[in-house]
Amino acid sequence: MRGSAGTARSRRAAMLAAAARLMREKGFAKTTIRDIARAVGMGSGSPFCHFRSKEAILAAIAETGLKRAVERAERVAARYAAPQRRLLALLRLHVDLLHGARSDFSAVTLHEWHALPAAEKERLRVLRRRYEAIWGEALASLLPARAAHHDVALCVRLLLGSLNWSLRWWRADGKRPARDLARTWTNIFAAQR
Amino acid sequence: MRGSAGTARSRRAAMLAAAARLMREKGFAKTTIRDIARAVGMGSGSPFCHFRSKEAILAAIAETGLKRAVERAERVAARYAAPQRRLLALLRLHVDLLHGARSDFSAVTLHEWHALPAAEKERLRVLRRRYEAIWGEALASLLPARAAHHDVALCVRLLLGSLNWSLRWWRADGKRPARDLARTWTNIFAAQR
DNA sequence: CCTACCGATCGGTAGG
DNA sequence: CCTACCGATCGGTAGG
Repeated sequence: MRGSAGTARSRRAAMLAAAARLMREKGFAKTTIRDIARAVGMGSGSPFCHFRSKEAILAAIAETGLKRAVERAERVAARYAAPQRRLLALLRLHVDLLHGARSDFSAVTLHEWHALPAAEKERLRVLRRRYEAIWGEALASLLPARAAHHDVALCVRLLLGSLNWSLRWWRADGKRPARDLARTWTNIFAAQR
Repeated sequence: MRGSAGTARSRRAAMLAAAARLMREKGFAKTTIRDIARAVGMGSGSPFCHFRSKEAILAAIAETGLKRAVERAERVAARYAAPQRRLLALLRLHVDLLHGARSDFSAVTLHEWHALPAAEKERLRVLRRRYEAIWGEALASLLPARAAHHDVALCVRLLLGSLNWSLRWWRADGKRPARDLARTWTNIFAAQR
């Protein structure tokens, strides 16, 4: 993994993967260009051959993370028609995006969103809205029966937020599978019937 | 507000208030000692007359924020005996701690917890646990009827997390009172009966 | 893609 | 509590 091994595209992908892992661990601010360069065996200035700036690396991570999330959510929505089943599948998907096998991109996207330049946030907002809209449709058909005529978008944000915040305290120590997060919500929702 | 006006204690308090406001806006990492000094009309090195380090300032904010939160939560628990009422009051309290009139200390405590030195986290953990325990007691009497035998501590963290994450997206633009956050939860819980 | 370097910033210190 | 300063770090650039 030394020097200029691989194509430009594969080098770029390796940098993004390393950056996502580092930013997830230490946060965007405390991850340095030198950290990322070292992780892929580059000199300290070489990352700028692939990206204009440190923020551009984060933006690339966010774009990839969001596209994957939307794609998977759409697949879930297409597969499960029953509201209860669809919501459960979305819950599991979101937990997987946060804590699953290759969750670095989506975790960084959520956790470091504030560090994106305003122009990037604006550009990516359509993907965010799409993801939340899928959740809104799933929740809308369930909510009227319980919390009547209440803002669905607000409920979506509260629900997603409860999972997102787990990035702060969840320990993947193996003692407890992350899936318990989705199951707890499922039980709460199921108990309402 | 220039020079050495006021007692040492009041100067310290002014520094903490300014630091909490700045750290809430820009985060711990992007708030500099010089920012804080300027906000209270000091020279760039003078904050170290009152605090050993930048991290010590955050620790002082967190301690104050946590003590206030625990105190208020205990008062709520003592006042409301009925589970439903108690939970509603706790929800309103937490929303107030996040978005209310003097919420800088508690918001920074929650948002920048990860930036605390490990020793400070350990020292303050007892206060955190106390706050969560109050929530646990309030939820425990409500949960068995709906999501039977499920980890109460996990539910507490999900519930608090849903509100905590609102630090990321809530806009105090006046169009919508923060109290809606508590009310939405109340409606969801109320609709379960 | 590397090496060497620049300019700026920052936490913290010293000496008064 | 101020002024002046240190040492380290960091994003980014130049020249090859």
